[in-house]
Amino acid sequence: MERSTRQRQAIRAVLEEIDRPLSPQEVLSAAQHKVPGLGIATVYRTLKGMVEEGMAVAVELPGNPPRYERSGKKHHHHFHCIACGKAFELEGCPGDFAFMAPRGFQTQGHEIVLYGRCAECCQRNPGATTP
Amino acid sequence: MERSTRQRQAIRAVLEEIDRPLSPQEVLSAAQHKVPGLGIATVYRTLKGMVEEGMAVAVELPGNPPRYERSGKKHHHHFHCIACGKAFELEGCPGDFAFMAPRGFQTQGHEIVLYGRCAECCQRNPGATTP
DNA sequence: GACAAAATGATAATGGATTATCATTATTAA
DNA sequence: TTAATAATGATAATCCATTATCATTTTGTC
Repeated sequence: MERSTRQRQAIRAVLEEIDRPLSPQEVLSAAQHKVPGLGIATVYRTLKGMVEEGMAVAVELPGNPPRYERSGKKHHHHFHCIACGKAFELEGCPGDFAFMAPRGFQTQGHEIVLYGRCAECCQRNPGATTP
Repeated sequence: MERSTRQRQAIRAVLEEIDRPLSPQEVLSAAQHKVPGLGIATVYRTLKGMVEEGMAVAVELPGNPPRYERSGKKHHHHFHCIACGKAFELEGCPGDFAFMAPRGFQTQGHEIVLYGRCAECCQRNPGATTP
C-alpha cells in the first residue's frame, strides 16, 4: 500500500514549489531542508513512483541525465544555464515545426532548448542581457 | 606522428558519406564494411581525435549519448526517429529564439529537435506523413 | 627490407547514474 | 498499543558508455 511519509511529502512539495526541472541531486538538497536525514535512494524511488503515477515527468536535456518537473503544465520548453547548470522553464512556444521535416517524415513533437546564462549568473558576471 | 591508416580513412569516409549524426556503434558498423576487423576502441579514438582537430562535432540529443557529424555544416537542427532511433539532419532554422528567454537571461544559442517517424519507418508502417 | 614508433583490437578498467539489498524505522488499520 | 508491512537510508551492485592497457600489427622513413 502507498504510505504517506515525511520523505515523500517533502519530495512532492519540492517539485510543487520549485518551478523548474530538478535533478535528483537538486531534489535531494531541497528536500533535505524539510527532512534532514533524507537519502538519495528515496529520492530516486519517489521520483520514479511519481512518474509512474503521472504526477511528474522526466525532462531530458541534451547531454544530461533526466531532471524532473511536476506534470500537467502546458506545452513549454527550457533554458539551460551554461554557467550554473540549472534548467529553467520557458513560457509558451513559437509554434509548430513540422514543416522543417523532410518529405515523407511524420513529425509528432518537438523540443527547444535555449542555452545561455540565467539572470543570477548574468548578475554575478555582468554582460549583455535580455532587456 | 599522425599516421593515415585504413581504419581512420574508413571512419572519416563514413562521416563524409553519411549525412546524419552517427553514434559510435553506427560508425563502427558502417566502417566495418570497408575495414572488416575494425574495433570499437579505434572508432572512439578516431572520433575523439576528429573532434579535437575540429573535423567532427558531437551532436547531443536528449536522453542519448553523443552522435557525431562532420563539422563545417551551416546552422541546422535534427530529427530523431522514435521508431528506428536514427537521427537526421534538418535544413535551415526558423530563426532566433532569444525572445523566449525570461527578462535578465542572456541567450547564446538554441537547439531544436523534432521527433517522429522517418520516411523509412513511415513506409514500413504507414500513416500520415509530411505531404 | 629493416627499424622505430604510432596505431590497432581485445578486453579489462573506469566513472557516473541508477537500482537492489537488507537491517532498521515508521505508518496504518485493527 | 500492537502487529503487519511498507518505506527508509546506507551502501553494495549494476548498467552502459567510454577509456586504459598492452601485446601485436602497421605505417612511414631510411
